[in-house]
Amino acid sequence: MKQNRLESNEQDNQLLIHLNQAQRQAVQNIEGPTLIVAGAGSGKTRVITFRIAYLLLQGVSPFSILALTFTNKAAKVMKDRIFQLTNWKEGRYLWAGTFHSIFARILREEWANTPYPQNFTIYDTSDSISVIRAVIKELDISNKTYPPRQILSRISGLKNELITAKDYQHDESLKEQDRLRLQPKFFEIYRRYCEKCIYSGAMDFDDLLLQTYLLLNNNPTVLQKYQLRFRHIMVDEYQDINEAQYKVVSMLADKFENICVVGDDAQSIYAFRGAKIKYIQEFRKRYANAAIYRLEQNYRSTKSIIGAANSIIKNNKKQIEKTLFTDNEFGKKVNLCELRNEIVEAEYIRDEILRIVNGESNDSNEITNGQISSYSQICILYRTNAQSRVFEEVFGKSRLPYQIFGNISFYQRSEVKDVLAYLKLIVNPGDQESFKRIIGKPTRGIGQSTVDRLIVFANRNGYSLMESIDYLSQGHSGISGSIIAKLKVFKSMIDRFVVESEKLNASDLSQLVVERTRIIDFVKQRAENEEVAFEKVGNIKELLNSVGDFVEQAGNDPEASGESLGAYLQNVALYTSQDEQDVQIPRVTLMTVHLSKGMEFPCVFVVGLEEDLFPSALNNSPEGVEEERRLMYVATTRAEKLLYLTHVSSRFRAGDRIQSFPSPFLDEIDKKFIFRDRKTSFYSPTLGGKPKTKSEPKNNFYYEPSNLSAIMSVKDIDKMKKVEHQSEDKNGEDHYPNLRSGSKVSHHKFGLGVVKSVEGKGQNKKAIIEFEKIPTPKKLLLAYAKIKILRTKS
DNA sequence: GTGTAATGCTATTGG
DNA sequence: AGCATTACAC
Repeated sequence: MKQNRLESNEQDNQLLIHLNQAQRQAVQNIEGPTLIVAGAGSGKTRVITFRIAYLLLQGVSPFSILALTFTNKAAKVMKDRIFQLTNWKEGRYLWAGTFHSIFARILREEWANTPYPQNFTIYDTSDSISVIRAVIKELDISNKTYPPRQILSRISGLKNELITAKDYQHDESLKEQDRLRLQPKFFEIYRRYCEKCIYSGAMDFDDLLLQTYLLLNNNPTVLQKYQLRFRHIMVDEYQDINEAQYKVVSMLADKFENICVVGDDAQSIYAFRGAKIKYIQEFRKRYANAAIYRLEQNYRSTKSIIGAANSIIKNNKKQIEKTLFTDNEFGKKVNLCELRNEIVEAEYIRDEILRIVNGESNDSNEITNGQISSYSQICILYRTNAQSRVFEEVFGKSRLPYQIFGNISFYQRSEVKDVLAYLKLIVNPGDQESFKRIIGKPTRGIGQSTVDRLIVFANRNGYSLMESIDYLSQGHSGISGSIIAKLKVFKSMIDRFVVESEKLNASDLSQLVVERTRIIDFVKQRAENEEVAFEKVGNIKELLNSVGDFVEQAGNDPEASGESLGAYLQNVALYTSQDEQDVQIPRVTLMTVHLSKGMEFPCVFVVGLEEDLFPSALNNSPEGVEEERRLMYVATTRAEKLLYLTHVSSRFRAGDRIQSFPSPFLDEIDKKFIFRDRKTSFYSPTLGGKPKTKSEPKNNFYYEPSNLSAIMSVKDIDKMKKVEHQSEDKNGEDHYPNLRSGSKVSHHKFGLGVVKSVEGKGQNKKAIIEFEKIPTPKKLLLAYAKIKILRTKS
């Protein structure tokens, strides 16, 4: 032990030698509440990482450390680094991750004390919207007075403020607000939304926070368990936490008060998610004895970049006193460029990137240096995701390697979601959204109206959709016997999977599901061409690989929450595009400013710096503008050596080409840090991007005959299959044999009518019927039409 | 009942 | 401009 201690001292020194004084003090202050106010690029991540390593070297058990980070990726990088620093394999046991994933883990472990099953489903935004739509339909109110997205964002805001539906019910002033807002039914929607989620055993993203709060608040023993376990708590990006997160962390830390939070008020950019800067002040109030450290020296950027960033942020009124400085060289001035439109903007940036990477000089601001030589050192930042499109097109044509963060994540692809929905339903048969998603994939003769009836039946009897199927009998639900049989076939397939899930691991089970459901054939058949089909099938196989990887990893990690499918699905629901990044090939990175938080790149382009775009026109309240300014501050401080700020004079937005004006933030930058490249306003690309003329041959391979035939053949096969299908099961059946011209009929939708004529045979037998309520006669396919014959002939 | 075509709607930022 | 829901044909 003594030996160990000596060794440890040596390691301590090794560790501390890499830190400046303020950093070192912050790292060594391991007891009691600690607030680290850390400016951009001041070595914040390093301090957190080293502090944990230091804790471990002081003999603190990794089991007793909780680190809450902004992304799971950041947590993983941190863990790897800690492992390097301490050489302690046990480092793997510390809990590090995002609020959402750590809380999901706690809820999974403590499910018995929650209203949810262990394998609760995590609903993403589109699932939540779908639930809200269902509620609105159920209440028979208009989705115009109650726009689902807006409703969801209000619900989300309430949950983040820890206001449950029950709390809401007793709050007359909130309800009064609803009436003034002309949304008197809002509470009812909120209540039913929560109810439906609970019936489905599903939590939305905000529930992960709210339910964790409720769990700990309602169960003192559970709270105590985690208080005793997490003797040391660290929170990164503290400026971006919301009420729910603040409360949970505070509760957990109440026992030992060994809580260290790190943040920078100037980088608070998530107000729309309920984040408030005030929690930094709350922390100081809650812990009057908190040690406070300021990290104000920036190690990341040149003086010109820091100067520009400081001159922007100083225009914000609400700020904690702090000055960011750097001892780095002055460096190149910040390049400010105006381009004609968004296409030229992308082309200009493409050319500039090529020049930088090839080390060619640019006579205007003498941008040459061998320091930036790889695409991976370059990043393009924009305010909205929609801006990435033009870059994709231009870079794609020029074969400039790039990767986009925050695009549709792999797990959001429809075919992947389909397979995931099967798995979710197996793990949690209560999950209505998953049921609705896959009941028709592949088609099994169960349509919308059947699902609607099933939902009504289930709601009336308090069953889940899956349970309802067992209790269905003809006559009660309005579902016909033949369809009930189909439902039962579906259910018994899922039931078999459930049984098999006890024997098989997640990976084998997933494979079985994909095989037995024939989902691949279905996806192929649905795809518009062979290429798409190939890609989609590839994605499904990739998904299977990912389950396989998870099972393998879980097997190696004794602390993992099991290798179960349920754990996998919860994991995947919280995946972000950052977790998917691929560093194998050097590529230019494109992302929103929000996603860039915490990252750094030698060369950064901040694009679309125009009025109403950046700052966003939708965030124009005084506080909103301050947040946009902080966003601008975050964007500029990502750059180490080179920073470009671009804006265009004309941009295509929301279907219109509009004239654009420079962002007001650009005027705020001290001119001594700026090089305005006047030439760029008449910039024409030097390569590749010639203006498209009609005479030029299109490089569009979709027009190639070989591809055309491929498309045709797929469709032909489709048609053939359909014909086959029809002929084998429906041929020979005679629909409404007694129906003839003159018959009186009634239709469930069109009402009373008289048959004018009957034509065709079997599947194609049609009747032309004149309905009383409808001006033009209807031609109905008798195989599908639901009519009652009132009298065969008058 | 299902698939497709046309229409209608909405439109930051993200876990 | 894109996407989702709806309307209609099969």
